[in-house]
Amino acid sequence: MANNIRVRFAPSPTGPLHIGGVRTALFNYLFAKKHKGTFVLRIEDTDQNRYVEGAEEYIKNALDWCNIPFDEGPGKDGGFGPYRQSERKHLYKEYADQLIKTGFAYYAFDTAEALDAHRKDHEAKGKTFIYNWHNREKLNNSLSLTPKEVEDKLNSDSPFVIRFKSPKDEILYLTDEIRGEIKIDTNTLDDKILFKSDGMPTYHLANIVDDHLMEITHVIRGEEWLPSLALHILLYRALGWDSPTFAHLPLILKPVGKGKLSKRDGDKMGFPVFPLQWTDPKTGDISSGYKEDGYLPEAVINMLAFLGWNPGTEQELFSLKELIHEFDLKRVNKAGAKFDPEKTKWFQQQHLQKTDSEIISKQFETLLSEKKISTSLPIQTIVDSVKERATFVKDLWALSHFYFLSPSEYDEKSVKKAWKENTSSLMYELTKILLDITDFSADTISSIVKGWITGKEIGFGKIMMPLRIALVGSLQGPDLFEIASMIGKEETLKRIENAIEKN
RNA sequence: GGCCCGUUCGUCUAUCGGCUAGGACGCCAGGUUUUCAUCCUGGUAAGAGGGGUUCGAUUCCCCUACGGGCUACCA
Repeated sequence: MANNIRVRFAPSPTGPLHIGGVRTALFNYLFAKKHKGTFVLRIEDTDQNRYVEGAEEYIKNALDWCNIPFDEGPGKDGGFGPYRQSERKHLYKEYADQLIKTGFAYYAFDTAEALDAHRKDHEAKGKTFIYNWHNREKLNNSLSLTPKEVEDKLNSDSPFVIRFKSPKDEILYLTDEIRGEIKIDTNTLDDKILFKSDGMPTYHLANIVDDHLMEITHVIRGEEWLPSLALHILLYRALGWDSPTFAHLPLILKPVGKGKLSKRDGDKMGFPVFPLQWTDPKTGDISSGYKEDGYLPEAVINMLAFLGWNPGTEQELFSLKELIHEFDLKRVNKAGAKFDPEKTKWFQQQHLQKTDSEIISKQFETLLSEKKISTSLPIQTIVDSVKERATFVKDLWALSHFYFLSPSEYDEKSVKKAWKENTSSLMYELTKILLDITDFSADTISSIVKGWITGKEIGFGKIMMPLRIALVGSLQGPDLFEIASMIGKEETLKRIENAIEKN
């Protein structure tokens, strides 16, 4: 592929970026990096009514957290700025005017109410109202009015919009990188509004103008834009520009039921749909984020990459670097994919296991200090002993608390199962054995205690299980002798005595 | 309603006409761990339906059904 590949992610700052948006950003990023190209972030804020405070910041932070930063964008000019459409406002009118001049667009003065009435009227007759050559001559626009009338309207304060004049009787053959050829009859196309009465362009115009001016070579976006493709191609043609290559990504669907994944699904089923936590500036509602829930960005990225794409091999665990290397638009699926929170957890678990335990230890230390636990024990050794059982760093506490704290209570079921009539006296005997051990290493304790049990000719469970209860509080955890050695002789004996007392 | 896109195990998916339809998640069973989890091994389970084309269709074409998206002076 040629060099100078330029792609863009163009979200609207109307709220937090949801994982579908992150996936679109990711695929753009992967494609750009694969081809040594440029990943542009453009903020599409042409609708001032929907602007949400903090949304743009959120988008940038989310991309940063995911490790898919943009090369060009707001605050990072690469010579194609500004990157907020609100700051590019002055650019668009010129092109709208050009389209009017060349006859590809026209002024329209219809009120929303009038159009609504027409739609209702058509519907009542079982017909579909389309604002194109079928109807435009009968409507209130510069094609039906006399030049004088148009002039007067434009000079007065009455609001107007600019509409694209979609062609009659033409079959368009569009190409999508993922879907192949798409055939569209222009007679089904609407004369879309390009320029709004508030002086701002609509998405359609701004998008084409900016993609052209920013020299975007590949437009990779969600499938919800597929119906607009014909209009966009027509706009490029009318403006006399080459159009970029298009690729429409399949949608991410609800885990159960029908439709697109939404914030509500996450709330209902208890999983985040946003990369970062988000507090709604108006309502104060908090939506959970993958980061705050303890997910690693590597895991989230890996999971998202596999929603609609696969490498064609049986490898499923990928680093970002590997994803860049393997990514190919040709291997993106056509069909929408249901989101699976369970598999997301699996990705997280796998990536946590791959993470260096030094890094995990650091995070765990932070968690310990939050819990006001101070200890002289070697954290990394402890992390290594329980890491393989964890999915999240926060799981580490539940898996290792007994290293730091003596059991405050004993799991009832475990006690019932393992603490029998003569257990207390056996435990008492054990303390005497342990007391005599000078080298309190796991190996030594193990061989001495095992030897003692063998000599007594009783089952190992008779000793090991209650000992575990004494040291841990329940019947779980890593090797018992390792635990005993780690907490030391004094603490071990204390815990056994405690257990004898309480059971 | 109209237009567009799609359809392989419950879910994510592999298969570029030859298939005993492969992998992963989940679930189930067994093993390891004298505990629990991890881990290992095995099992469960799929080509929406109907027509073509072909020696042969999951794979190509058509129809139907179903799913999804769009249908705003929102993106």
